[in-house]
Amino acid sequence: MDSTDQLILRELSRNGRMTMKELGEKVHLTGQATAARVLKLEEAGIIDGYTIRVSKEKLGYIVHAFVTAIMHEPRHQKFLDELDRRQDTVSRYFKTSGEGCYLIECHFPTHQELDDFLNDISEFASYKVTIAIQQYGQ
Amino acid sequence: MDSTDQLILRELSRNGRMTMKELGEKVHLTGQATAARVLKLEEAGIIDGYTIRVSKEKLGYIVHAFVTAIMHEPRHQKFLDELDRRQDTVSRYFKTSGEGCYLIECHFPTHQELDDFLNDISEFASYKVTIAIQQYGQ
DNA sequence: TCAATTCCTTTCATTAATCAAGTGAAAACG
DNA sequence: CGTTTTCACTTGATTAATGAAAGGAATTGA
Repeated sequence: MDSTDQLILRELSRNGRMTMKELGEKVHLTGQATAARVLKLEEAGIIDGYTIRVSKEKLGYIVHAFVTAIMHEPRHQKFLDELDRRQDTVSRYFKTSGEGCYLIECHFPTHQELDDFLNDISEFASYKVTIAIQQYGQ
Repeated sequence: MDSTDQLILRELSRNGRMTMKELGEKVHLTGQATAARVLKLEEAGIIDGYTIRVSKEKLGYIVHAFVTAIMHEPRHQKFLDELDRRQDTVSRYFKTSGEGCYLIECHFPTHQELDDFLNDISEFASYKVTIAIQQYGQ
């Protein structure tokens, strides 16, 4: 991990579909040398994969919420199954220490759907909801 | 946005560097037809860009924290500047309604660095810290 | 019924990725 | 100190993907 590798990570973060030739020009290497470095970063697990940023807003999911769940019971599996079943709304979730047991990042088309979600999980957990009004970074 | 477009989004989320030919095979179209659909999704802003997943852990940032900031004063600019200055640790932050004013997702090499960060922001805000122990999804 | 439009395929030229050598500099070792 | 190994890179040849153009089928609307 030298400064060239850091630059590669920064450029690929900005455009992960850049050609190796183009990326090579940015870091002053040939496409072949650049591809070799990228392969190493992949093999080291530093580059964990390539994705797209999907605009949830453009897809009509305009409610962006973070739900902190505080579990009622020690058995969490049915709760986690519910989260996995809702892949359309639940984009990521974390087991946490601190306030709650889980922090769930989710997107909904309307507040009604958020309400439905909260009703569903209230079987397993109490919750606190934080609504994201504006996102910065990334 | 038909089912083919949805499949395209799913496949590109899994591998954003897939060739159009390969993606076309997944969605039963030629590479050219697939590329045309992808271009439309880009122009509609649904595909907001291409990125890499960078493993913060592999880079030595093993502490993953969500910091809820409750501002002392109405002027937030100096606080936001501080967050922007810390691009190495602050990956995203949100203006929120709910518990706090801002929710900050950040990564640190050690708890010491987290402590330094908290000391820095305590000038502007009180805070609550939630540590992510395990991530699911994405 | 007849354009106009959309969405796709096919074909071909262009461009990029990949593979195989080959070079040079630094590191490892007798 | 000299030799060899290793590493990161470049160059050149081959293979694959992309982009542009042309054309065909299905859909829409006057």
